[in-house]
Amino acid sequence: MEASEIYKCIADPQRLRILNLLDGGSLCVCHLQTIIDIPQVKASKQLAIMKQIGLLESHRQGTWMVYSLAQPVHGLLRVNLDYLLQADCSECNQLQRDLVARKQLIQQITQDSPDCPTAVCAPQPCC
Amino acid sequence: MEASEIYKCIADPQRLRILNLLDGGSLCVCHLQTIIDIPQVKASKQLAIMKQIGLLESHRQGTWMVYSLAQPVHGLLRVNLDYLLQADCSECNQLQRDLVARKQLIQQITQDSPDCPTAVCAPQPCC
DNA sequence: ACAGTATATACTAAAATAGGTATATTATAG
DNA sequence: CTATAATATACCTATTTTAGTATATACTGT
Repeated sequence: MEASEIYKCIADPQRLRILNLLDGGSLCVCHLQTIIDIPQVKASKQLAIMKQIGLLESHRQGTWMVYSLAQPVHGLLRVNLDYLLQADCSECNQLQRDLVARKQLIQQITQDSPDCPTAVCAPQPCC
Repeated sequence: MEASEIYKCIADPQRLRILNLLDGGSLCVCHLQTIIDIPQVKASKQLAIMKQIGLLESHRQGTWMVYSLAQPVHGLLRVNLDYLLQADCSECNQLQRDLVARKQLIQQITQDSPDCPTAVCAPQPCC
């Protein structure tokens, strides 16, 4: 995986937000759509781009596709996610807000649908 | 300066090489051309892009334009240059080779033209 | 087999980026 | 004032990236 490929990914604010969200644990496409507020087709395409270069992995869970960061997380991505989360800039603040939104969404899912598949929000079991 | 602007800069291998070279000290356009082996117009354009968003500064020294990293170096850039220099990937190795080439070029200039302006290769005085 | 949900892909139009040639600008040397 | 060197800009073309609509696929429940 070339450094420039990774940079091209995180140079797009939406892709960066996705990577940051998945760094908090796996999510399915619909969760990402909800939190980032993008149309389904766009989420799906961005995910495909990052999966293609090997940053993401996915597995099917019923009708859902659960995406996660490919392990181990590439050092260059690790360094940047860590930096941005502790930095103070408009894009950085967005990443922090996204993690809060992620937490809330997971809580909500846990309450509303106690029957939803276990692996969806691993490693933080949500339902 | 937005994070995504910085990422767009370093997502281009040539721009990344320029930033890395300038991190070693100021250089004029012709030096960058020589080391990276790109046409003048391209070097000039890449530099203009990075100057525009505030990553670079420049000052004139006779007919030469001397470029340097804007100080203080943006934390996000700092983190990435540091990471790439100690990492092992094809692009990272190129950055290391560039620094060697830079050193050699500066030595050569020092020998060949002892009358060339002092500030050109600051902070490592070359001539 | 059928309907519904979640996701992916194909296709197309629009926008942004890159690359090259020619020309302009700025400064120096004579 | 002229010629030359270094650099910047304008302009055009080619390529890549983005965005949207429509359609296809995969799975589930009935």
